[in-house]
Amino acid sequence: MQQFLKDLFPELAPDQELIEEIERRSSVREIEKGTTIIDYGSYIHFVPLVVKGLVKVMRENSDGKEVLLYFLSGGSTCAATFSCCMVRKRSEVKAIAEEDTTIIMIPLEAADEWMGKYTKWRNFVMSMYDQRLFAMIDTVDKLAFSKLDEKLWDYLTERVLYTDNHTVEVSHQEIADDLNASREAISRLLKKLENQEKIKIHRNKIELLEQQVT
Amino acid sequence: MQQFLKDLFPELAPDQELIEEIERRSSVREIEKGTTIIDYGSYIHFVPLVVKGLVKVMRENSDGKEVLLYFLSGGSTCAATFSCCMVRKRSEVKAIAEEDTTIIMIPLEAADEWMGKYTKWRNFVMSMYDQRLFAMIDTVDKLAFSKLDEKLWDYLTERVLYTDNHTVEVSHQEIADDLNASREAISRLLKKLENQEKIKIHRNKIELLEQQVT
DNA sequence: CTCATTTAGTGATGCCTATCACACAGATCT
DNA sequence: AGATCTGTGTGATAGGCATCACTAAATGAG
Repeated sequence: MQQFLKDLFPELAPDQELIEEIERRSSVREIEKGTTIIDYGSYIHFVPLVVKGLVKVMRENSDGKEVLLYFLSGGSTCAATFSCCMVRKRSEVKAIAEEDTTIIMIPLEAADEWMGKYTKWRNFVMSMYDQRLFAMIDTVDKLAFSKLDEKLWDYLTERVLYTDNHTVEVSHQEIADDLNASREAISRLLKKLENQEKIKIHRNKIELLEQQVT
Repeated sequence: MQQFLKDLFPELAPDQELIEEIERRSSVREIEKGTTIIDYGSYIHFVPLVVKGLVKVMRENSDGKEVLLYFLSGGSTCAATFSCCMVRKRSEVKAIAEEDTTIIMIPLEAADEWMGKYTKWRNFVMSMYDQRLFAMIDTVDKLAFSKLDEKLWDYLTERVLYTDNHTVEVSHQEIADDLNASREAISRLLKKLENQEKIKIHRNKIELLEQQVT
């Protein structure tokens, strides 16, 4: 586990004492694709660091519709969750494993205590907030300016990064939900991408063609 | 100034030593409406706490278009700026005073030093990040689901909170820019709101009618 | 007071996408 | 093999908003 940590969270690595403390006090959890890791309204007793896989973080708005906020992949953690922990409030977001995922679970008390004790930890947490903030800015940017076809292509290329065979396993409906669009529109645009030979459509599965993955 | 601080930042108030330290090491700056407080690419040597007024924070995307991120009013600070300070990077955002504004400027070194020294300060900074993150989530939500008329109404009601005479001083073009819409569309929708007797349109000025400000 | 500049109002046109309404095909079950 | 789902393909329709092309007020500068 020390190697995990050092590879994925290089900011923490220099502080051997911290690394050992993390190892001593946290546990590793393997999560199967599709599992809900955190749900709305639940209390959270641990800070999750994503080691491997892909986690989708989203939020339900007042009308009950869900907005995709961002994806978390290896080497990152969810700032929104972190803040929930810190102020002991219920989660405002939902996190789902979109691929088989491994996380390190750090008990709340430890995460809290380390804030005062380890500068490296504090900076790590700050930089995670920072990264999420900028991920959100990107999301805003896309929503504000991109048309659906562009959003779709971005979505596919981002997701394919976290699979091994250039293939994203989703239905058109799921994509539509993530992009706040209608299934029909997604289907039609996918067909267009297929005609452009950028992707191959299979049932429940989109394959990005080689030359495009550069 | 101690009173300012205690009123606007109640989280900090209990720590008298911190309050005194802030007073000793920071300065107050009065900013005229329209002034650019922070610009893209500039280095920032102080953390600004907004005491009074309204500050618009935005970002330029790769195509040179600007996205409105959020407004800051009394009692808040800009997380994006804060993180710029902390890692000594150039600003990725631009901040403009939309009303006459007063800020407390805290030197970078002090803000940094206090992170280790004062729990209250640390929690304050964390909660500011948290608040900005959720402001961004709201922005995303509106972009994803609201139609232009709703966005416009939200925009007006939010902005009118920070003026005294139920009047927002903006041109249709400015609103259009902030909402990523066309001026014509904004003009037409404003006219509709005027017909519904929710607002009164003046040149460079929108007046929200009494009964609506509840 | 006039002319130039900003700011606003209005119609016409067209694109994008939501929505409705089905047809169809692969998967799964019985 | 037939019946039932679930995921897709397709056309028709309609609404929202961008864009273009002007006109018309309001303001400011000389």
